[in-house]
Amino acid sequence: EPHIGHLKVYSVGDAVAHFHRRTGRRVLHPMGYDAFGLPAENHAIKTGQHPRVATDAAIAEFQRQFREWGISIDWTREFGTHEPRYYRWTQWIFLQLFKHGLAYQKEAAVNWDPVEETVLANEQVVDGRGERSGALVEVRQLKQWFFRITDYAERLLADLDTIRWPEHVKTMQRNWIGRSEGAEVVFRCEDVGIDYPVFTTRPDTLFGATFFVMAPEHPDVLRLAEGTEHEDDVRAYINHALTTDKQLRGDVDKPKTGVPLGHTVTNPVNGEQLPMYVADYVLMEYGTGAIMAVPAHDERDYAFAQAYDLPVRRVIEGPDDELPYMGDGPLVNCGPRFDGMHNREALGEIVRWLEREGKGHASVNYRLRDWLVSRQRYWGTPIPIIHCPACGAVPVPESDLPVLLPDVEDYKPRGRSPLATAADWVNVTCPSCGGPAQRETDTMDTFVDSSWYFLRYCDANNDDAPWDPAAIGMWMPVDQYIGGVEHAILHLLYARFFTKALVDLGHLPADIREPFAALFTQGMILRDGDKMSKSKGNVVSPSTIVDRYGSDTARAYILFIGPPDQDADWSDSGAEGMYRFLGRLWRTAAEAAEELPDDPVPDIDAARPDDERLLRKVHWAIDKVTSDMSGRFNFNTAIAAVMELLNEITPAKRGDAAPGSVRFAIGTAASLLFPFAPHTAADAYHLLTGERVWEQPWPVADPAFLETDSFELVLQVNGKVRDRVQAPSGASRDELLALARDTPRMHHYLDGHEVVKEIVVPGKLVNVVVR
RNA sequence: GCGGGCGUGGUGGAAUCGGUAGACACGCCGGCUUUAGGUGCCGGUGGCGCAAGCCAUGGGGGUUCGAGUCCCUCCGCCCGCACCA
Repeated sequence: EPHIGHLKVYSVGDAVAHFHRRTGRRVLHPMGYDAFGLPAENHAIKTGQHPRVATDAAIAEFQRQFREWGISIDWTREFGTHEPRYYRWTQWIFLQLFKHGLAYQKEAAVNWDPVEETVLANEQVVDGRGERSGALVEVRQLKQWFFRITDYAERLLADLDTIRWPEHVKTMQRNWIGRSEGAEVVFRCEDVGIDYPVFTTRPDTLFGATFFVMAPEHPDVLRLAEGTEHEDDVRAYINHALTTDKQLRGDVDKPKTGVPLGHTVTNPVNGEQLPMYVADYVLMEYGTGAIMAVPAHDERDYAFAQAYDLPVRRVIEGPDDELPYMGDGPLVNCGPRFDGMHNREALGEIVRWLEREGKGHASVNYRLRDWLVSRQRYWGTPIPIIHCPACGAVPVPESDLPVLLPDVEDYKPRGRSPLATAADWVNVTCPSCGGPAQRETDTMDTFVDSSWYFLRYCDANNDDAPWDPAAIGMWMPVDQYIGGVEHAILHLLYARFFTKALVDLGHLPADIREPFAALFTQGMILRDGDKMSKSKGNVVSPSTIVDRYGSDTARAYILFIGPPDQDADWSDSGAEGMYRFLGRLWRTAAEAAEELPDDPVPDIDAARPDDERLLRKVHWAIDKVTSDMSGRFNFNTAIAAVMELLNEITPAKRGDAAPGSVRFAIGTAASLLFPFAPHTAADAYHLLTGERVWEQPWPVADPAFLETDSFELVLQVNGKVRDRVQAPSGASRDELLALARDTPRMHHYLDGHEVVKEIVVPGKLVNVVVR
């Protein structure tokens, strides 16, 4: 069911869409449903009902409420990602990536729930425990499908500079990609004759390395220990490390543990033999899964050295004797060649020396890992691959797409995908050799579905291709993307990767680099300063609000409550204030339509004072709302401007203004309010003019009414406001000074004092500095 | 620990380029309409002070004729990442 966050995001989006339409742009404002995934699947496991039933019911409810809210969607382009006409092309994209080596299979550590006997998706692991069983999740090695997003790490990082996104989202993506510059350095184990490269950001500390550590998952660890006195210890340590839940193992404050491997490696810079260890503070996923340990200049290595009584050798001088020391300084204990050299300078020198000696090279490492896309789950897009004993992984021919999701009896995963039970579906002939073969039974991560839907919107009903490149060329990139910050990393990174990969493969126009030229992340609606949640019992649903106040009040209030990128507290009395305002606007329009003759609007030269004052306010409001909507999302101040305008239209304020002026003012107020409260505004406008406001161009402010022939001059003495006086707009500096010095109040403050300085800000103020 | 953001009346917020702090709204107070309540309409509302005036944008300091806005420093809150070598 839609929640209040949906109401907010579509209130923002619809305001933007309406505004741009009426300024003459063609606007594509689509709607779709990211329908595969866990909610419908869990419902199916519980009830035995096909997930399609729950999904369709949810979609129907969304559609009902979207129509009730009156958001201006192009419904001809609507789709759900679970429909074969859509996922056919998700599969097609998978095949393109597969063909070019961007989709591949490899053994990987995945989350295993020992109670449910099933693999879990990452999002089902909460605080290291299985979502439903509550059991500590283990790590298992299984063959999985990946997308090679790491190939795009550099471009995903660099192109962030080309898009208009909130800085904090860009920062989160930069941190997630995690680029580190350093060097790969080779440490050789002479006992077994194998070179072990390590990645380090600190090659300047190479001379301080006193031991060498490998991750428990490192494939060579057991082999190295075999036949040594440490074999049993190592085996036990690995078992323990692999069965400890990830959360616990990753705790920074956990004491360092590890066991020796019974071998040494050679430090390439000085030939020293460094003892080898296995320790769980080294991660297999980052770098090479092995590190050189420099306890004098790294906190973790230092803690490990302390725990196991290993030598600590300082190689960078610091202000005191304290270790570990992470700062900069001149090298010591590094031999005559480097001693005394500043460590930042030595860093490059040592890398160049390693390169000459063939013992290492400059290197860049990323935190980003390849995207694991296979899920042992039912409710997702089937992976279009056939496994043949003779030919290996064979792509399903494009002409056979879509690979339809088969019906099964039991939706619960039992260590393998529920699809594996659909024998008729699984067993096929190999498209390559014609021999017996089996379908891939994993489905795709739902983030795959949502990584290209914006492309499909451009050509949603194309049955022959995922899209016509001409349609993509016309609409892409998305001019304005709107969503929650919770998508800052996963979805927004995956979509960028897809777009770049599809351009590279020639399926998208070459000049497209990014999917979303501008991004807006809206803040949450809170209740009493808290997130709304069922457990707190403080949820306000859109349907409750809309039933009570109507959709215009709900939409306009959510936009009026504050800047839309900030979190905001829902207030019933605040919403009532918006309800009163909309009612006042409508009644004012209805009364004017009935009582005031439809006279022409007076010209600026012919306008009487009351007309002029009212018309100036109208054009001020047009100017204010237009600038608040142009490139900015200042809906709150835009709506406030319309409120100010309506306050000027009250009988007491408008005085003797002509009927034509009053009608024009009310009609303009309705026209300006239309993007935020479309039903009320359109009806008010129609009552008054007989026209459809959405067919009217956006109002344009008349400069003649924006310029004023006088202004309020602020008079300051020593920076404090002491008086105000009307001054002619074009007045010179001297004229303004003369005005400033001659008011009774200014005389009071100036007489008898020595004037030190006079500052004049034309059109604004005069500040007289006295002693 | 690293990175990002925020702090203004009783409340949500406004102040777009260093130039009138508090627009607009909620709430509250008073009045009119009403048998009454609600609705509607009108007026008031940062604090202190009889007033002149003074004080006020998390605290302290600085730059400037002038600081909510720029700089330094401290405090508090929120978000993201975190044994990433």
